[in-house]
Amino acid sequence: MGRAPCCEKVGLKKGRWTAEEDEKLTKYIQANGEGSWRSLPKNAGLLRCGKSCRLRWINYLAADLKRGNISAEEEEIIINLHASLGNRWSLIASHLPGRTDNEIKNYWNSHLSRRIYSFRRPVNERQPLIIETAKEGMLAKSGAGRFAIKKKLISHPQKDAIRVPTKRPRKENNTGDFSNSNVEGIQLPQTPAAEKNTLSSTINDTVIWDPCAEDKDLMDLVVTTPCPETGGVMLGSRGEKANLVICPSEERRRPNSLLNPSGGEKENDSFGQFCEGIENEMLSFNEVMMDKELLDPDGDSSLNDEGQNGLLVHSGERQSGVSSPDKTVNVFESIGDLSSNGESGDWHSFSSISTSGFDYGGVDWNWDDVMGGHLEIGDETKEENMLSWLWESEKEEEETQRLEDVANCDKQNAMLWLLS
DNA sequence: AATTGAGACAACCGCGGTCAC
DNA sequence: AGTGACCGCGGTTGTCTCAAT
Repeated sequence: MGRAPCCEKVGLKKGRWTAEEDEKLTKYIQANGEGSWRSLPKNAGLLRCGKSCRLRWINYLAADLKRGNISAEEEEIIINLHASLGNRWSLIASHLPGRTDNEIKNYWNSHLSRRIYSFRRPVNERQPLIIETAKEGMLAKSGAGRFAIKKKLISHPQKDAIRVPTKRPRKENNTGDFSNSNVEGIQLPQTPAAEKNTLSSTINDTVIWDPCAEDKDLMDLVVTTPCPETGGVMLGSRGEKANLVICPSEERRRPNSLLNPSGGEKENDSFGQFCEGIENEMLSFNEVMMDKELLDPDGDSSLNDEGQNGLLVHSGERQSGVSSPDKTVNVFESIGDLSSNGESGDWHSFSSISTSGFDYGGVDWNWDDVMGGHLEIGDETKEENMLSWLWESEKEEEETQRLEDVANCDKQNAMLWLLS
């Protein structure tokens, strides 16, 4: 014979607690102390489950809870502890007096995870770059993410139901000042309209737009101009700057291709190929644009799709890389996070790829996302299969080894950055 | 003025270990 | 010793809010 159940579970109220319920619970606990959660609701005159009462008390009504926003110091503690402890919220909370595990968990999920997500997501969780890119673009596109002035309602009597503004910088003057941003080489659209256009093209161009298509109207979207500040690329006739990725024409024709994300077999993993290509075929934008093989003789921005092996990633500083004479210059935009606060990661932006040929610049990116999810480093058979369409030269093996070394190095860098 | 959609967070759900009966 | 509720925890969901459209 065990204990009696904590409550009857029928006819009990669920959902948000009212001020009256809070008062009843508080008064009861002040008079009788904590514990006896099973009998508490009945004795306190509450139509709540004992478990619910306990949660409400622990998380919101207990007297020793700290109020207000998480401070920078607390945030740093959370980040550091999470790096070593993982999602053990109660353990993390024990290092932050007055903070509850639930509060820290919520804060992590809503504030910190996105910022650090790019460094931490396990390899086997990644989605194709193309999908993630689209998602990131959508995130930046609308809703409160649009530089909203967030007002947090703290629904708690002891918090006096204060509204704490967590104001985000409004994008009034997007002149490319990234002094407080860890996103390098990405500039914000000048106007909301430009932003809309930029972000629309992020989705449309990245996911759907086939740069190899015959539709020359679409090509107009990729009027490129060097960015005076960074040497990067201004994308679009609207002057939006973004990162630019130029892919092999072969890529789009492949099932499950980067430019054809909906089809194909998983084994035919274009992302790994794509990443390999990045590593091996980096070009500066200028290199591409100045390459007459890549451009129409009249200087039109329309791009030649006749080549075979070209693959380019560019933004920000001029990248060192190997220039191949027979580059295909298919383009899709990988526009990064366009929010102005610099909080959100921009891992999919290759402006930040830290390889031997890239300037790291402290930008938020994820090597696992770039390399791990689809290119399982160390899986030589898979790598060979993936690389076969790109290169069948003897360079392949040593390049793979170099990639592996770089990946390991950058993972360490990422962890050091997190812990710093 | 109405709608949309995302951030923020309160609250619920379910699991596993512990402990009262 | 067995049973089953209690407790604590982490994951998930639902609701609210508000800027942008």
